[in-house]
Amino acid sequence: MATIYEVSKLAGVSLATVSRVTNKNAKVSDTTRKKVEDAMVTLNYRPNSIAQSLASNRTNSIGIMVSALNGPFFGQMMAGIEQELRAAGKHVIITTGHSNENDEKEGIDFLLSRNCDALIVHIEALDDQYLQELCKGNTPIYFMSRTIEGLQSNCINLDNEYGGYLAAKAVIEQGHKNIAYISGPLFKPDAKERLQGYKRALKEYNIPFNTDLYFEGDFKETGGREGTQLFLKKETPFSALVCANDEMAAGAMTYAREHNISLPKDLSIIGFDNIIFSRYIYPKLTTICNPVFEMGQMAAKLALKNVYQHNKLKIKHSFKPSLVTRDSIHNIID
Amino acid sequence: MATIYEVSKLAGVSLATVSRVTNKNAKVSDTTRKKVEDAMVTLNYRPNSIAQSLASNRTNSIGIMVSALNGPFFGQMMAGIEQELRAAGKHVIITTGHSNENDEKEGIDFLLSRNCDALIVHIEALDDQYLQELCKGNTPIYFMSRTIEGLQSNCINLDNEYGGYLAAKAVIEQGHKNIAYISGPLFKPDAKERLQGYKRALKEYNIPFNTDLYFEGDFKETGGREGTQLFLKKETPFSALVCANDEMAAGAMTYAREHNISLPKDLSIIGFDNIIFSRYIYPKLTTICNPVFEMGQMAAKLALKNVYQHNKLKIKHSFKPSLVTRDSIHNIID
DNA sequence: TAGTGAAATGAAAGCGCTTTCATTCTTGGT
DNA sequence: ACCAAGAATGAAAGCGCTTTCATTTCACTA
Repeated sequence: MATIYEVSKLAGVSLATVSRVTNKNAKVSDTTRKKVEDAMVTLNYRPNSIAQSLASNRTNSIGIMVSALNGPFFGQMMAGIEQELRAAGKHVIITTGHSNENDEKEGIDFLLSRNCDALIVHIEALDDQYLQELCKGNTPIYFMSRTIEGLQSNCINLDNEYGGYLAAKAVIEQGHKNIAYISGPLFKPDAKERLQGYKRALKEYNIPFNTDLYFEGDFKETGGREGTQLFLKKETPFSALVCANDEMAAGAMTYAREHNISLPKDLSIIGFDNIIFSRYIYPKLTTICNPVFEMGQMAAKLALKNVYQHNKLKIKHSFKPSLVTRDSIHNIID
Repeated sequence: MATIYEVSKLAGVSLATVSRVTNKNAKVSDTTRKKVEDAMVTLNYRPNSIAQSLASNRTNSIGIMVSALNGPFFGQMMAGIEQELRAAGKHVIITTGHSNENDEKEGIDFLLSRNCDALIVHIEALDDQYLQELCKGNTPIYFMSRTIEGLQSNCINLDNEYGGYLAAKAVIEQGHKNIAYISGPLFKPDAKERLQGYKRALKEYNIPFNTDLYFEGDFKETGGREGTQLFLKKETPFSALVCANDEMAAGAMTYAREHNISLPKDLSIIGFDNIIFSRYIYPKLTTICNPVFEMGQMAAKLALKNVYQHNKLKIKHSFKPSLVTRDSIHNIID
């Protein structure tokens, strides 16, 4: 691999000049620029980015942490982030946090140890205090789907409360009054907020919140199955089920169908997130759109703006969910 | 951030000694090791990995390229790769190739420009010749789901032909004779091989391959829909549909159901890949298991073994698919 | 044609580490 | 108590680049 030194020798100029032409950040006369570029071509020169990083104290890479790499939700998020960063020539380094404190801590350390210029993370287990402490370090950290006291400008999030509200409203307005709810793990802010919104809608329509029809699931298929099983065992009747995400809704549907409940006639189900697969499920799942791809893009833009001075970028910190009506809610008004 | 120099001063030893204790690759007496470790702790020293990379000519990072980050298939693959590499302390840099030549080329260049120690890629568009050329470079490149002439030892792949064979056999053995097939894009080796296996099974059972019941899809939901639509328009009757992946199977199911075809009674469908969602689909999809997570792990191991001398690792280059029986195939042997 | 300020270029000091090679310390055998 | 051989340590030269600051060149003006 040719080095900058060889280029400078061949072009008959100094290292500094070669560096100037590769970085386009200082004036170089047209004639010398030409000489240098020619030398680069004949030597097939590629700057060594590691050396550049060391000298300039900038790695042009951004670390990403998500809970898991499989799973449709994070896939969309990463896709949004990657698309934007790649277009800006920034490398993306990934790590997983597995929704637990220890892995999240280690994952962040791991990214930091690689001298990322910034981090974009989806943290589920670590608490605000730890994150606030973390942000006192030199590497800027941006948070997906989270609001942290005092760090709002580093956060990109969905209005989950409103989403929960929308979901509840969607079933209520189809005439449902006996509604079950399967939540995500309440230590996750997303889950907590969705539940709050759900409760707000109930209150607004004067429907009591029935703890018999509440279950805290795991945001996975299993949670949907378990919750449905539990509800079915109890005698409390219910005609609708609000699930805090689509995967649990899918699990609930599968379980219900296995127990001869006809969908959506006997049980209306609504999900949350609008993951790709929600429209393949039968009946096609009515759900709340979580624009996670766009949020990923936005987080990337936030980083680009703050870290690399892409000043023209407009940042939006909060996204609104919306209802996606499909076939899984049955209208029971008279 | 403390540097190695400060540590060496505080510990009263030379830079070289500090380096030795961080790298554990040369003898250091217990007493000096202790001194150095203490100094590291009091200074909260973390080696600068960029400087390490420059000096040692090793970045401890591996570049990954997949076609897309969303999508269940690649999610599993990345998860397998990441898990293994992370455990070995290697960073994972990701890029997408979008199944087209240009993006794939640029993606690889992008990874190479970051001085990755190795690449693990899932290439769909670039041809063997280009890849052979690429492998003459200094960075080892490993290929997922692909066999390249002369580079077999760099490839980890699934026996797709056998998978296609299995899929066909699964429907044939339930009594189906009129079978439709929706393929993936034939420029993708996976798609081509699956089709070959399918044809082999037909021949084995003396069932003619009917081009009226063949469609080349896009490996996405759309392809499944379009293929089904096409078949339904023609008069050729068929009782079973083999899809070259699960997403197309899901699309086919959705379309069929929209047109009042009762599943699986009127139409048996089998998919391929066994993506997470295949069991949520209704009827639960019978499919061919593609152990892509394990293959991802294996690709990572291959890299670890060859690049970082993890010599104990056992490498398996070819994986066998297997049938996952669920509910989407109807037995019509009276 | 000399003088001026701005533009272009070069010299050299790092960036924080690894690694080779030379030097100094330890041992243990006698 | 002495020496050789091996173990532990240190000095210093890079790794390939950026960037500051000094110097040279240039285009004008007077």
